[in-house]
Parts: sequence; structure tokens; C-alpha cells
Amino acid sequence: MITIQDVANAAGVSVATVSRVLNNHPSVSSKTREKVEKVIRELNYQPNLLGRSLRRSETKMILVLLQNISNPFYSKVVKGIEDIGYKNGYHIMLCNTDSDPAKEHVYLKLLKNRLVDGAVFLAPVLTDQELTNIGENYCVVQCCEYKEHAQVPSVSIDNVAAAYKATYHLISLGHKRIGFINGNSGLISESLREEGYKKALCDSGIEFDPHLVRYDSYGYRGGLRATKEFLSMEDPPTAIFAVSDIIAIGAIKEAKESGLRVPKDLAVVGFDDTGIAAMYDPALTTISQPRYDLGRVTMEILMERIRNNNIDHKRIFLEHNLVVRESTIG
Amino acid sequence: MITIQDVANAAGVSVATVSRVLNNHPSVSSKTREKVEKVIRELNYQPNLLGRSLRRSETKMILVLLQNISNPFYSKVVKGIEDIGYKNGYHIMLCNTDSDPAKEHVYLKLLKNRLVDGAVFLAPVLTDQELTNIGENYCVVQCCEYKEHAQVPSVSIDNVAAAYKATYHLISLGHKRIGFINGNSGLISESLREEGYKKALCDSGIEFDPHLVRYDSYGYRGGLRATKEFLSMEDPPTAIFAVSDIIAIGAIKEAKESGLRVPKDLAVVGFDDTGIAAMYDPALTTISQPRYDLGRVTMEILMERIRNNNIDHKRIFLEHNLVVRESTIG
DNA sequence: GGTCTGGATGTAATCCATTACATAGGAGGA
DNA sequence: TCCTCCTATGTAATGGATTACATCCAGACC
Repeated sequence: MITIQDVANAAGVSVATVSRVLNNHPSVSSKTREKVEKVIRELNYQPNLLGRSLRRSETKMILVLLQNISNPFYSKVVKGIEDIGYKNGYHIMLCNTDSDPAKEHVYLKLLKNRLVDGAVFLAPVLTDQELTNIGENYCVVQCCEYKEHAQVPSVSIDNVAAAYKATYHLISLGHKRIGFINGNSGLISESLREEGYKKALCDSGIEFDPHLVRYDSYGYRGGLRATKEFLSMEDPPTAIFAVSDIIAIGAIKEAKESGLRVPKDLAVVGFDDTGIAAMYDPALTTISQPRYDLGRVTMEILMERIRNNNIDHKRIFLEHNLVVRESTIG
Repeated sequence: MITIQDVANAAGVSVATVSRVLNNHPSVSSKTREKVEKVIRELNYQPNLLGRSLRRSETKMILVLLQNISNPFYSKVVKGIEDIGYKNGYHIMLCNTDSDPAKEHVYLKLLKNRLVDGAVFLAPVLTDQELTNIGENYCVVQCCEYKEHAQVPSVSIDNVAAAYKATYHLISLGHKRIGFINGNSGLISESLREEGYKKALCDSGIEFDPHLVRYDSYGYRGGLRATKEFLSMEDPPTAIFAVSDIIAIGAIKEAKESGLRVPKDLAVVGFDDTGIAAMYDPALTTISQPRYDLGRVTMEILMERIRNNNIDHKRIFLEHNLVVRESTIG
């Protein structure tokens, strides 16, 4: 491996001068600079980032912890994070925690061991207290999901309002019995969306029926299962609001299997507006989150924190949108 | 920040002894070991990985370059890579290249600058020559896609055989005019799958009709577009084989919009067996790749390379499978 | 008691790049 | 001509951990 010393020897200068050339320090004569640059090219010298990072105590790397990249919701969020990072000279390190606290802790070692300069939590499984502690010592931001009592900034949508809007959409179409399929992961978005669902019912004078709420795993199977249960009720719902598109698709598939037509016999609303929502047949009515911007703003806050050691922990809420498609209006 | 020196001072020993404790070196008396471990706990000391990595010249990090995590094909491949890495004490760094050579080069700097110990290419955009050069100097493996002439090991399925099987499935159902929707990214899998498609036709005595082949971007829109073109032909195909599930779904959606029934009027086969294949309506017949194992085997080879500086560049082919669902038989 | 052995620990070099401080040498002013 | 000042460059300390080698000491053996 070629080191800065090799370059210095070959160019007949000291390592300090080579380092200055590398870092565009002004006090290097152009003659020397050219000479050194020529040698760097000839030897194909690549500075060792470990040495540099050790000295500067920064690595220009950001850890992004998410549940699993297979969740299609994340792709654009990550893109937003990445673009802003890239613009600031930072690399992104994506890691799946699989919602496993042990794994999350292992990855957090990277933060504690200084291998990354900061971290984004896309679905923390740490406790509020742990997260607060980390926030005190390291640069971290929460994105999309957040721990309510953690003193760490967060960027998300207003989940109560979004769920309200989705539910109200169904109510405005005349539905009175609206099933709600929630997740069971203990995420804050789950309780907030349930709150919005209930609020919309209440505001419209529809009594809340606890039988119309199911908690199941995020995903297709959860949607199938919950819907099967709904449809076997004596007085089944005429509409379903699910907290993810994939759950909603499971619901539609199950409804079709049971001979129901969507939206005629059962209207379905999803959440997230992932790619599949528009592709499905029928295309899915859903809440669109500003996914790219969620990532972008999160990263902007993180960059700001790293630059200025800014420590306030605000909560930021971005705009969402109801996208009406065939699964509710046909 | 607490350093090994702080621990040494607090414990009244030398840094060497602390280091030995950290690394479970046998020649430390149990009394000293306990004393040091106590101090480590009390000070909550976290060794700085930069210092360690610099000294050991290894970071225990692996770079995984993929086109984009939004491609659902990758999730399980990455899981396989990750699991094996995790088991060997390696962390994974996932990076989207967006098929942009500039970005790929930036990320490769991490390899050249020693910030990662090795890399997996899931869809290299480098030239064969560049890749060969990198393979000579660093530990890298190709996965799923590969550059034909690059002297770098690879793990994939036999794409010719897989496409042959998919096409033959349609032929065996009586189809004679089979449209083929290929990608246009210049990936090796594209030409191999086309080869398999042609071979199946040829072996069954069906003449190859170049009008039945379309090249479009991977993805839903590509499927829509290509199918629209097919359906406007005088003598349109009765079946379509697409090189990705999402393209196939675009094809189905377009067919339905045109009033065709799938599979009755148009049979469709996809590729990859991503999650959506089983969820779609009709469920998609597709080629299932052993995605987890593709990742697993790739990583095993990479670990082996790193451990033993093994430099042979074999090509490994794993088994694939045709999964028959509603989109061809109904 | 003297010598040898080996276990436990310490000292200091090392990995590579950065940078505060030191120094040499040339330009400009008195 | 001499002195001052500034520019360009070099020297060496630094960041944190690892490890070859040195050292010390206790116990074993003659």
C-alpha cells in the first residue's frame, strides 16, 4: 500500500507538504503542488481514510437504521437521506435491524466507536430513555417513526390528521361501518392513526365499535387474516382502512376471493402510497407521505447538528395527501 | 472521549495490559483482568474502532453496491449477505449507485481508501476491465449480475435455462406467439434470458419473430408500454414472458385495461418471484431465484477471499424454479 | 544460595494522515 | 548593508489501539 510517506519521498518533499496538497492548503507553491500531484497520479496514491479519520475524529459516514429494506416505504426516504448526505460529502450506511434490539445495539456500537458521525433512526426499537441518552452524546435524528418521550429531533407526518382524512374519505362516501386494520409493532404511528380513525368517526357521529379494529403484523398476510375475520362477522364492515398499502392489498385479495367486488362491496384505503398502490388492480386509494422530503429534511437536520453541534430536539411534521383511486371510488 | 490510556491510568496498569484484556489475550492474570474490566465498565469505555482498524488494517465492513434498494428483488439477497456477514463479525454498508458510474466510483473509493474490507457488486456498471483491476487489488464478488469478461467471482442462476423453462412453460400450454419483454440496461441477464427464450422457441420448432421482442426500462411503465405495442399488432401474442415481475404486472394491467382476461386471452410469466407476484390478482407465474442463497453464497465466497486471500474467480450457478400461478393457468 | 524458566506486565514502535510550531530563505524597507 | 517580515517548507507531536520486545519477579531446581 502506498502511503503519504511514499509520495513525499518520491516527490522529494515532506509528508506535510503532500498533506497540504491533498487538502488544498493555500500555502503551497504551484511548482511544488504540480510536482506532488504528478507523483500522486503516477503512484496512484489513495489516502488512507482511517488515518485521516482518526486524526480528524470524523468519518463522514452516517448510519441509517431501518427495520428492513424490503419495506418499500423506505426506498424514497433513503433516497432523500442519501442525496443530502452525498451533497455534504457524507456516505450512508444502511443497516437492517429486523426490529431486533440486539442488532440495533450492535449497530449503535458503530456510533459509539466513532465509525460513523451520526445516525438516522427510521424505526427505533430502543426505549425512550436509551434514545435520549444516545441523543445527548451523539448526533442522531428520528425519521417517520419516533419515540414520544425521547429527547431527539424527529421528522414525520401528522399521523392523526392523515388517518382522520382517510377515514373521513370513507365516511363521506357513505360508509358507516369502517374496519380498521392496525399493525401490532408498538410504533407511535399505530396509536396516532387509530386516534385519527376514532376522531373521524366521532366527529361524524358514528359510534366507535371495537370489533371493527384488528391488530396484526404489517404485511400481506396480516391483511388477509384480518379481512377474513371481518367478513365472517354478522355485520361486516363495508369499508376498510389499513395502516399500510400491503395490508390493504391483502384485504382486497381476500375480499375478491370471497366474491366481493372492490370498491362496490368493500372499499379499501391503504397508507404510504408505495409503488404497488398505483399498480394494483384495482388501484389503491391511499395516504401519500412525502417520502423523499421526510428523508431530505431529516438529513438536513442531522447535517446541521453535526456542523454546529445544535442540540434542540424539535418535532417536524410534513404535509401528507390523500390519493383517491379505484379501491374506494369505482 | 475515554481512551485506552484513561482506562490504563484509572486501573493503574499500562495500555498494553488494557489492550490485552480487550482482546482476550491469555497472558493476563485474572486479578488484573478483573480490575481492568471493572474500570472499563465504570468508565463506560468504548474502544475507538478507527485506531484499532488503522493498526490492524481491517475495518470489518463490507460494501454492498446495488442499483437501488427500491428494487424488491434485492431485499432477500441482502438478507443473505447480511446474515453471513453478521455471523463473521462484519457489518454491511449498503449503497445505491442508481446505475451511475460516477457514484459507483465514489463508493469504490471506500474500498481503495481502506474503509471497507471488501465489496459485493449486485449490478456493476463498471467495465469488465475496471472490474478485473479492482478484483486484482481488493476482495470483491459479483452477485446475480456479472460482467462476462471480468476476472471476478460471481454467483447467479443460469439465466439461459431459467428463461428457457419459462418460455417452454408457455409453449407447453399451447402458445405459439410469445412476446418477450426484455430490459434495456445492458445487464448480462438480459442477453442470457433472450438466449433462453430463443432456444426454447427453436427447440419447439417455433420460428423466432423479432417483432415479438421489446426492450424497455425495467419496471411497471415498461410493461405497460411494451404490452400496449404488442396488443396493437395485427397478430398479437397470446402470451408474454417478461424479465421482471414488475414488468409482468404492467403487462397484466395493460391487458386488463384493454379488456383482455389473464390468463385466458393473454398468459403472462414474470421473473424473480418477488413478494408482489403472489399478491397480485391474478397471482403471477414467475421464475423463483434462490435470493437468500445468492446472497449467502456470495458472502461466503467473499469471507473466504478475505480470510485466505483466495484469488480464483469461479462462476457459481444456483438452482432456480418455475412457480406456476394464475397468470398462466386459470 | 544461585541460576534458570516462564508468566505477567511495561515500554515503545507502529499504523497513516494532519497540523501546530519551527525554520530557512527571499523580498522589501531603512 | 542589515533587519524585518512573510512565504514555503520541514519537523515532530498527535489521534487511539496493537504488539514485538524488554523487563521483572516468583518459583523450581541443583
